Amino acid sequence: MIYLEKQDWDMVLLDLMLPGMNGEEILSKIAEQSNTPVLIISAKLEQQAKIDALRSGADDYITKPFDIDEVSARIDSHLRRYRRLQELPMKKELRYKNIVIDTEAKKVVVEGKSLAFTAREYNILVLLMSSPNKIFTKENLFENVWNEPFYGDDNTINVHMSNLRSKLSKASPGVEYIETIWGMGYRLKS
Amino acid sequence: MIYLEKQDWDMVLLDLMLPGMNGEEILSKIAEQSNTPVLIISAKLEQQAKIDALRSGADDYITKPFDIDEVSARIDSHLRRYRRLQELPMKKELRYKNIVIDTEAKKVVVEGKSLAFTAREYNILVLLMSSPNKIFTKENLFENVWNEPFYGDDNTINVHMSNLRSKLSKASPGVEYIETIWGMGYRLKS
DNA sequence: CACTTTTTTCAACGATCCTACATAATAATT
DNA sequence: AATTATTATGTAGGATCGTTGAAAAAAGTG
Repeated sequence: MIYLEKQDWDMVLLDLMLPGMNGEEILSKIAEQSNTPVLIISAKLEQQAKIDALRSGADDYITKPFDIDEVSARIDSHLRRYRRLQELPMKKELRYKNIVIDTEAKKVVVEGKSLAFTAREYNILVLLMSSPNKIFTKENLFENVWNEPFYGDDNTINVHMSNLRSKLSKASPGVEYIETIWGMGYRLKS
Repeated sequence: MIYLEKQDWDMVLLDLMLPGMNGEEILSKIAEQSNTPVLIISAKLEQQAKIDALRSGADDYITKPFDIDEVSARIDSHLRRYRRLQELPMKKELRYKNIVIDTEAKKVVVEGKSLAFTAREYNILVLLMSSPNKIFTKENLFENVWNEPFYGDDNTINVHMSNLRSKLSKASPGVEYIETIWGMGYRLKS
């Protein structure tokens, strides 16, 4: 345990049959205190030992006698998984013309300028930009943005579209973003 | 593959011996295109098949006949690892404006002064500071801090936000830390 | 069990946003 | 050109959401 605490390890290979130590205790300490993946190597063949170890924090359990290539492949597999998740806390970004939306930050930038939209407006814009070629009917829009069934037309959507256009064209005059397809719906102008 | 692409799965259990499909191809497609953990279940006992699968993206390889408890424990182990890494790719020290959090000691220092927060307040603050640009919806907050599903709004979160702000501004008057994004959520003020 | 601390609930108020309505504009139809 | 159908826009309640203080409930402590 002294060694384990001294630095951050990428992975721990733990032999449960080490003399003079309780492997199970070590395992649960590591599992509690760190994120380090732990692979157990053990001569214990009993299923229950395996299951207990996996349940108390082990990432894998390999029984002796083991195939060195398999162990190596398993180590690499865990490292791969570990690194991949560490590194990619994805950012999703939508782009269309000079509009950029960072969907994590829910931030809309038009021509370099950050624009403020209401929640409804924002959701409509995201929906349109998620399928730039699709024509969204009012029903589509309503059911996606409002999450409610659509009972025919009031002109709520029209108003939101109007406001969206107005804000967008204030930020970037002369550019048309949203196209009206008469009798059908709306889509981004291509 | 049709089913796989339709939504984000927490995990895929893949039987390599499915009739009419090439399991190896499916595996590498998943591995390339997503972060989903893949556990292989297979009747192939040859070491080389195991090693190949692990090397081409599988997270585990379980051979038939298998012990259902072991499989279950392995599934949980991988899910645990996956979730844990998803949630805390955390630095030991979080900084934002004049706030410094030592996440090991769970100590918050604002403008040199050590501040006392309750557990809830602390967790909320850490979450916000872990992604300073992200807007956290109430659902986000609830599911991360409470670890419970979110059934619509009571105003518990509002109250905690209010208390957080109040404590912070007592320690450092005039600075605004937490921004309300109307109809969307909260985030740190940039 | 009594006491403290923390969390949640409640209520009142203010800020912001949504949508119904009226009216205008535009496109399709005759 | 006139008529009808559809969409656009300005405006004003009313609805929703957020804030805050206080009180109730729950959790933690000795």
